Amino acid sequence: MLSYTEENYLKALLMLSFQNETRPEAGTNEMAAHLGVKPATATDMLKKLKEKNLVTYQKYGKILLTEEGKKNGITILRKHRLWETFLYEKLDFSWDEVHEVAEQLEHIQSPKLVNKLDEFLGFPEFDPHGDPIPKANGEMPSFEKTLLSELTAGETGKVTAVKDTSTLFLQYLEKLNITIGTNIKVLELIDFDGSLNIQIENAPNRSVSMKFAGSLYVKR
Amino acid sequence: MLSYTEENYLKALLMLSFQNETRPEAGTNEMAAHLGVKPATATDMLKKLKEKNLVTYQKYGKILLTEEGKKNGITILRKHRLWETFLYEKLDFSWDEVHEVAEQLEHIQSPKLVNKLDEFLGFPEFDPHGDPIPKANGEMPSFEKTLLSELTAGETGKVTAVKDTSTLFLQYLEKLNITIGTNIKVLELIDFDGSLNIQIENAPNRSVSMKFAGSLYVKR
DNA sequence: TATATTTGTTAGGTAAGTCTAACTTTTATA
DNA sequence: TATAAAAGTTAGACTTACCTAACAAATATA
Repeated sequence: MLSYTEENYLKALLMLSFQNETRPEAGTNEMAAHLGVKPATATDMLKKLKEKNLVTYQKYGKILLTEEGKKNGITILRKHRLWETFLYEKLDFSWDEVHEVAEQLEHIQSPKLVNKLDEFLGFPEFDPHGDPIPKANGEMPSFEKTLLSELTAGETGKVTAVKDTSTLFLQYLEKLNITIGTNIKVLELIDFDGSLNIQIENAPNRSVSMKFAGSLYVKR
Repeated sequence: MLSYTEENYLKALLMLSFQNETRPEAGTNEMAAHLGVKPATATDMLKKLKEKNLVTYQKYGKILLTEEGKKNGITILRKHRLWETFLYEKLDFSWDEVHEVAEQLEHIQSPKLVNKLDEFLGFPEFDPHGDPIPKANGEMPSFEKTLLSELTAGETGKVTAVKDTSTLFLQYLEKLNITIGTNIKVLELIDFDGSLNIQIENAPNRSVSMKFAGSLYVKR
């Protein structure tokens, strides 16, 4: 049985491994920052997780989840994303409100609850941010990871997910009426600053920054 | 902000105050037993709760919730019973499975969640065991507290709630096809051992014990 | 490559919530 | 009412998860 805190460390490690596509290892400081604790605290926990065979690492080395650790991390991520979907779809929470509450709900222990919730929601494949929800067997639905910024002038993309899930970005998206499924046409690329002129569905044209375009995933 | 543990103590005290209708005070041992901790632990926590003005008590004296403590306890009870209702009604949990999971869910911090959940469930007044769900303002829906054992021969009662929520009893009720709303007619009272012959809806007559009849609330 | 910077570890400490064992107060009963 | 039993408290210890400060190793850079 894992403690609340241990679960959080495993999830953090899993998330970091997704972020660094090529090298799935994480560092102590990186991990501590992600969890909002001091590096010394992370070192302590790492020893504990190693003891329990959930991570492999040695002093001053990189941290890697074991199969067991990864399995546990995925279970927590599954719960997190299912709860986010529940809050968004059934209880009318907004895009930027779901995360905080799901952070708590993901720790509820009841395999039956998770699977019943999954069923109740109709076995969704993606959460409200477009992130894939791990299935009961641990598989992750895959999706095209094209960024809006990778499109060329004239191309149209349908929003599939957000890369940045910060409140500021999510609220900005809501203001622009962009949600999962929205079609965006790239009209012009501005070489000077990397910004681009786009058309969101049938709304008037507007310009968005390079940072913005690098935070949205689309499907061509 | 209350800790997970503090919340549990407040809820326990509230429950004990309901049990002892006439004298709402509780004792240290009683409270410890209810929470599954040793009396020494309860004493420690009591000091802390007193410090926070959530209970009034003095050494070797009886424990009483303050208004503030009661308010907090009711909030937790409200969450507990709403979640039980959710699990039972929406996720097909059985009568005896809801409690354990609701014990965890009741600690999720999000006023918005509670109220949205309440709305989603259609503002239910009673939980799956027939216990009243405190409203957002703290009010408790009231109901007739007649026990099946108080009926006389010939009278019929409609089940409104269970007094005993043990797994054994709940599973027995399920076996007998008794649920909230079921009509039970008392056919005969056996003075010898307090047992009674009853008819459950249209099922064949059967005999139940005094203990059984003292664990079911009905409405005449 | 020597040194400065970054990254990670160790040692020692704190707070919450739990325990056991010994003690004190209150209550029940002979 | 004296005493035995029950109820409640205190002291000291443990575990988990966190911290700060000092130190050690690894990496980057002059």
